[in-house]
Amino acid sequence: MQKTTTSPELMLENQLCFTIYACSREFTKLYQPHLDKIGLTYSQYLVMIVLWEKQQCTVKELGEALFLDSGTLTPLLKRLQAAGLILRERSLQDERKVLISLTDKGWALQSEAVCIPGKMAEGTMLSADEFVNLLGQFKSLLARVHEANTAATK
Amino acid sequence: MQKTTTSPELMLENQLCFTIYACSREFTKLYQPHLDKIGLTYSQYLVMIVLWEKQQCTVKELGEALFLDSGTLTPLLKRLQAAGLILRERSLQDERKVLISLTDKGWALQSEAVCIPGKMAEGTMLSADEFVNLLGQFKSLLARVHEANTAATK
DNA sequence: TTAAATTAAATTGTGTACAATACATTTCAT
DNA sequence: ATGAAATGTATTGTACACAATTTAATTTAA
Repeated sequence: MQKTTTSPELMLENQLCFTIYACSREFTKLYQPHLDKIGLTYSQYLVMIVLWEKQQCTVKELGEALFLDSGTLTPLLKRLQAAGLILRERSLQDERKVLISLTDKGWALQSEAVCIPGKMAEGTMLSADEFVNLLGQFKSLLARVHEANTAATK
Repeated sequence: MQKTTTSPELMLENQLCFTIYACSREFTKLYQPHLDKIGLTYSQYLVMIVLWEKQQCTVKELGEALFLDSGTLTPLLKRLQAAGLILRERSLQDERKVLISLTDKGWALQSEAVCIPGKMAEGTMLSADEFVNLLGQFKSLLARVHEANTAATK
């Protein structure tokens, strides 16, 4: 079949979503060597960040914080449990809920992780101003897209 | 173990990378219903976008355009081939290369895909200005992080 | 108050991602 | 011309990501 010029909206260089998607994977790659040292994947690191902050939460709360569902979290949490970093136990009040909490080993890992954000800032060479500015814009974009999704599901 | 206050850099709400990562997945979710209609996943849609634009390319060129490696692309391309959308054939000049090109069915799909970017703009309610502004910022951040990665691998 | 609806996790199945490795082909330095 | 290095894909193994379904527990409404 013959070639015709692609309409500009369909060109790769004009895809906002692709740029974000590629950006996300490149960022994960930048974390990799630092996370390897403490034995976590990027997704596992995010779960640990939530737990260091909240000490204990349910699978559902983790999913809401990270925008992940139980199909992703359950096996991930089982791996963190197998690594001895977290505990998984049914709530006594509501046995449908599974409470996730940190072991001593899980808490101890925080002191090894605390240097990672600094390493990332160094790697990307973003100033504090740029960082705050980008974070704000991306958060508001996230809120809009998340809103569009929840509106669509309704 | 006892709770101490998490240092601000380790808090989820201050993670630039997480915001981008969540944004990427929420965007993909917004595409999903539209891509379902034409039988593509988001990654497959990106490959088709490159092919509609370049008509033919090697697996390596696809990987460079999309920041993906052969371990991801090979099975994905086999599924597109099984769906009758693309051809995969060894180059005669250099038999290490696999040339990817579109079938008539693959070309025909472009006319069904052309409306998708408009649907996304509608869903997110981004103005043209906001879109261009965000695209530019993400592209420049992508370039910086990619640069940081290639510098690190060197 | 108990049957129906809702909720919370887990499971299953498909499709990425990517590191590491393997393999075949090509290129290059001697 | 030839053995070593480089190149381009494919394969393997681990870990997400998410839709769809299942199971069990809780809430509700008639």
